[in-house]
Formats: sequence, structure tokens, C-alpha cells
Amino acid sequence: MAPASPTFSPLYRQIKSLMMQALESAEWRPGQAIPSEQELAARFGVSQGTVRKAIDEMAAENLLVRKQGKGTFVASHNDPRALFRFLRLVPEDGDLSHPVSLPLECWRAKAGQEASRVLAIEPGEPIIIVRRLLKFSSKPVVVDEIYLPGEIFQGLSLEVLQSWSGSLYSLFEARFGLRMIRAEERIRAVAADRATADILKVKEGVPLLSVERVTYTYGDRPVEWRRGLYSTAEHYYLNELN
Amino acid sequence: MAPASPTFSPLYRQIKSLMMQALESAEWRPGQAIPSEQELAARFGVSQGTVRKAIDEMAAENLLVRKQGKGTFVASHNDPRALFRFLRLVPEDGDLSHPVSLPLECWRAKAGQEASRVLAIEPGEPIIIVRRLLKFSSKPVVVDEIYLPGEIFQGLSLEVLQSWSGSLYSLFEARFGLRMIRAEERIRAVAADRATADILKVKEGVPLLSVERVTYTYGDRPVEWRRGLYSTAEHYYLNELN
DNA sequence: CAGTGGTCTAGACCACGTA
DNA sequence: ACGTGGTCTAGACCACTGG
Repeated sequence: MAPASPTFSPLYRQIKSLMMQALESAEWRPGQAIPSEQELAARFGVSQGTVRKAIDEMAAENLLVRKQGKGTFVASHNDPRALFRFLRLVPEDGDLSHPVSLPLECWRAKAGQEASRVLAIEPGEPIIIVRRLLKFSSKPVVVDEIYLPGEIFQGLSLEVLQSWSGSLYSLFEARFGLRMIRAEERIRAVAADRATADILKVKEGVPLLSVERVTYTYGDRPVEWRRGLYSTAEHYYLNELN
Repeated sequence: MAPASPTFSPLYRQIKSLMMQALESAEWRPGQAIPSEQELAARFGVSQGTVRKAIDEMAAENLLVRKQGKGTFVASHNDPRALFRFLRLVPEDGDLSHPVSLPLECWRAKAGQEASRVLAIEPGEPIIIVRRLLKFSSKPVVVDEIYLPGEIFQGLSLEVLQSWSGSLYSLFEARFGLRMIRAEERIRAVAADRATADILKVKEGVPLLSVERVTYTYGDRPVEWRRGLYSTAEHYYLNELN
């Protein structure tokens, strides 16, 4: 008898993967509209409903944004709705003012054991390390140390960082064509060391949140590794469990 | 001219809300199969596709679980897949053994300011407080203090807790007909007090994760407030950002 | 085999945004 | 008025499960 197909893939998933290619190859760029459902149906030779289901899934994954009456757009970190997608820290009082990013340092180095493992590059390959401070209402709350593959982020410097007014990820998107689509955070409680305590204006030894984040772009490629130390005296990390 | 309808609600959402009623009224119980899509379509007088879309949304919200060839089931906390839906703590080494819950105390009290606010009950109304320890591979890792509305949890006692082998929420579901469907966690870093340090076998003052959780049942009714203190020496809190 | 959910189609009509 | 996404229908066929 014929062997059961072990890898049945419905049409709409094949369409989806074609559309993913259009994203990865930058045929469709962040912020831009993609072709209408009718056009895509014609282009792929399927019905509108099938294209629709592919788009539905991609919208659910925050890759596309549908706007009734206007069209379907490639998600962008410039979109105000995406700004807080990765920052879960919230002020105790309901202060809504945007946090401000202050780049402190930016230097080059070679990947050590841990960085190479996390970023899936060879040990010794160039990386870029950024240190920056995050302020809420002028108060220092987060110190981040960010590790980036040098290969991808050529030309990144403290000047570039300081002259950019938007979020880090919108800079990465605009300047390096890199869209962050998913991240994992590992959270622990640690005691503030001397240097960090000074920057965050807390006492040495105060408990801080240690937030390690690995961020992925298309194809689950890790492209950022960062460790943040969060002062939780007047802020907390908010997580919604569904 | 006719006023524009300010509250347009598509058919499938109306169907969805009818199905939500069937859940809340316990017409359909956790673990049981709901009627087939065909039957529901007939019952509500709509096409199968419309029922389908309602079910799709509810499945996305973890209220229902579809099983091809078998039917659609009401989600249950007894389902092994649901066990880790609310516990995000993970051992540093990939140890997969289930954590064990050890109830320590259970007593009655009257709701204070904070408890009444969070649980949306009147100050002075009866509440039940549970303290319990969570062990991973026989090591104490989490101390929880859990506040429950006495109204709902009548008959809850230390004996009941100790004689239950499953998760807390599966107990709540089986014994009190309460299904937890959503939660918010507020996370901070704090120093271990003496009592907690003793229980978790760490030194006083060690940084711990403070995890405050409010859990909601159908209709966004808060029915649990708990505060956990997590030792993150050999474990971390894992959060996936999409 | 019958029954369930899963996919795909084609067509009609509605709501929204823009011009 | 037109084009977009959003809803709804009816029907055909496929994949999976269990008797």
C-alpha cells in the first residue's frame, strides 16, 4: 500500500511560506502595503479565501497588520503599537510617558564561548557590545548590555546610536534591514554590583531583576543577546498569561 | 438619515458569546466534548463556517481544544498540556520532572483593603489564605501565599489540599467548578526575609523574584490573588515574547 | 465504515477609508 | 464611486479517529 504522507502541508501554508520569502527577501518592506488579497490570489493561483488564511496566520504572528479599507501592511517597529511589544517594564504609578534610551558605550570585541553559542556564530567572530541606560521620567531604571553580531551590524557606533531618536529596534530595522520578530527572556533576581548600583542610583546589593533576552529575526535566526538589570523599586515587570 | 451603527458585531461573535454562556452556565463542562460544528450550526441557524470562526477564536483563547477526527473539547486544567500554562519557572539544567506542591497552612480571614480591591469584594468579607511550598526535584524553590474569596471556596481546607495530587487549578476546577482562564503577573526583585529564607534554604537577604498574580475566570472576574517568592539560584522565569 | 474537524472554492454582500 | 479587508453562505473534498 502507499505510505501515509508524513508531511501533509495544506495549500495555505505553502502560500504562507511563499509570502514569508517575500518578507525575508525584502520584496515587501516594513511599513509598506503588500498586494491586495485579490492580487495575491491571482498571483498564486488560489482562491482569495486561501490567501486570507495565510495572511490570518501571519497577522497573528505580528508579521503583518491588516487595516480594513486600506490594505495589509508589513509590521514595523516604527509603528507606535509595536513599541511596547518587547519592553514589559511598567511604572508603579500609571505614568504613560515614554522611556528614554541613553547609549553609554559601544565597542567591538570577539565572540567568547557564551556569545558565540547564543548568537550561533563562531567563537572569535567580531561582535559589537552596546551599553545603554533606560530612563523613565528622567529616573534611571534599566542598564542594558547588548551583544550583536558584527557581521550584520557593520557601521554601528555610539554616534549612530545617539543620533537616533526612536527605539533600538526601529534603528536596526531602518539601518540594517533587520526585523526582530520574537524573543525569549530569562529572568532572575540578583544583587546590584557596585558599578550598576551607581548608575541606577541605588545602594550596592539591592535586589534587581536580571533579564536576559535572545531576539530572533526571520527563520528563527538569533541576532541579539542582551542582559538588562532592572530596578524594581518604582516599576514592575508585567506579564500577561493567556 | 439612519445613524451609523456604533456597535457592529458580526454574527460569529454573537455565536461566540452564546457559546461562552454555555461554558459559564456549565452546560459544557471541562474535559467534555461540545456538540459538533454541524449540530451547532443547526442549533444557531447559521452556516458551519460561521460556527467555525467562533470556535477558532475560542480555541485561540485556550477556552476550547480542537481534536481532528474526535471533536472539540472544553479546555481543562487536568489536561497535561495545560499544566505549565501558568508556571513559567524552569530549572537551569533541563530537568523535566514535575514540581511538587506542598501545602503548608490554610486559614480563614477577613479581606483587608488590598485583598478586597484586587479580588473585587467588600472589605471584611471572608477570604481564605493558603501558604504552600513548591519543590523541584525535592528542592524548595517557591513559597506561595494565595488569597481566595471565601464565598467561592467554601470547604477548602489543608486536608483537602494535601489529599489532592494534581495541580491547584485542577482542584479548583474539579471541586469548585472554577476555571482559570487568564492571569496577570507583576514581577519584582526583593530580598529574602528571615522566614522565607529558612523555608527556601537560602541566606537571609538573598535576592528573590516576587511574583504577584491575579487570576481571572469567565467574564474577567478575579478569583485568585497570590504572591510567590521564587529562588532563582538554579531556576529562571522564562517568558516568550511574540 | 461513519463521523469529526480541516481545507478549498466561488460568489454575494457589508464596513471602512480615500478621493 | 471605488478598492480594500471582513463576513457569510453552500457545497465539495481531504485527513484523522474509532468502532
